[in-house]
Amino acid sequence: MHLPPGSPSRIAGLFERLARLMRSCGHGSGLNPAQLEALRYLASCNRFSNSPGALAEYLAATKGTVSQTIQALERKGLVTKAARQGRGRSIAITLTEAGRAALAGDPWHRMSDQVRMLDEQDQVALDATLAAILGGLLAGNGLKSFGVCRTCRYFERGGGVPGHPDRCGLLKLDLAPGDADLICSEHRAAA
Amino acid sequence: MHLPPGSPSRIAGLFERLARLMRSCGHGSGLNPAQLEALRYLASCNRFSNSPGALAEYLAATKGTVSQTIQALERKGLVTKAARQGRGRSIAITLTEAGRAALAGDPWHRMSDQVRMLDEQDQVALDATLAAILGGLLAGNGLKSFGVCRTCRYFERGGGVPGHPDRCGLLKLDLAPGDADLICSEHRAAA
DNA sequence: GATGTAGAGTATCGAGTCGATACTATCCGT
DNA sequence: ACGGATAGTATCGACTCGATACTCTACATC
Repeated sequence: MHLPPGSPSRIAGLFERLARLMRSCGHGSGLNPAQLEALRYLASCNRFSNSPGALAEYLAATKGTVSQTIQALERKGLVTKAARQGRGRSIAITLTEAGRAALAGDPWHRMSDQVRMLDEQDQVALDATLAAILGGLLAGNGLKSFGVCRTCRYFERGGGVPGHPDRCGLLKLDLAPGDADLICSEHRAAA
Repeated sequence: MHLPPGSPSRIAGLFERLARLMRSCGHGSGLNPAQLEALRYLASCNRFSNSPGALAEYLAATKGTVSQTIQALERKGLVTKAARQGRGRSIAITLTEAGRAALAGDPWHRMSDQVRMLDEQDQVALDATLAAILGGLLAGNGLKSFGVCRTCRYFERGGGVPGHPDRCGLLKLDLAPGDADLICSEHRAAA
């Protein structure tokens, strides 16, 4: 098994090792990787996407699995559930203060720190390359992109002044300031 | 939570999603991600590194966890264990034919395929960048590098002809052809 | 030779993941 | 009002995973 530098299988190997390492960091602090991943998503998604179903799709897991993970987080007092009135059985999950505090000690910060030590142009290149790979895999598996509103084909830019807010053309709803940079489960990449 | 392109936290997010996706691919085919990871390691490590202890270090897991994973693989007939004579309780784990066959359908091939679709220079850049990040994380956590023999400080290049094989300066042992491109648990990056 | 003692591996336990399946509740179109 | 689609839950079994306590071997020191 030869692995010359730059070969796809060598890169996949690096990737695997990195993923394994980050995953093993996830243990400790009372939380496990799956719970941290759920917490991270909930901290960065918009108010239309904080449902068990959306989380299940994001994590590429089943609804049942996610349901249990949420129950574990609820037991620990890190999230709360509330009915989303007028939307069937839909539920909105929100982080508690304790939940946000738990994310402050997120081991993924160490990953960000490593990225920060790269050259600026390497960071941009890495971003583009990872996005391309992820996009290809998502498309190949028929999964949603889960990008931020601002990059969505339904995003309608307002004037940024009161009376002309940004707007979601799919849900026909005005967006609050900051919403445009949150993850949305209905995201479709702009054409 | 703003995530401008190229920002470290955005890149960490991409990374997380990619890792999660590959992990969820791991299910199916009767094997789960942990078992696949063990199988991959065993397929690409040298004959001094196929022990439960080395695997535990590679996976950044405990010996107990790895012991169970190996038992599961043994039950499925994908690996066999054999005592390593003269080495205490040390054990050598080897893949069976069925084990190698199981790796043929490895979902990580889809990852390699995506990498293969990138520009050649992007592949080389990605390799270097990931290696830098991984190296930083490993060093920061006091973990071993698990590189291939050829890049080790103890590697002594032979003439490539019979009578002058490559050699490991740490174990004081001659290397068989091909050994130099296998992962070694004693690897130390060349200075 | 006896006696640590360090290293390698295993047994067992409890919390939790995870997919699969079957179930309930709510809405929407006809 | 009925049927279907959608959203979430309950339960089960296989497995991961860390923690802890244990066994077995080798090796150094007395």
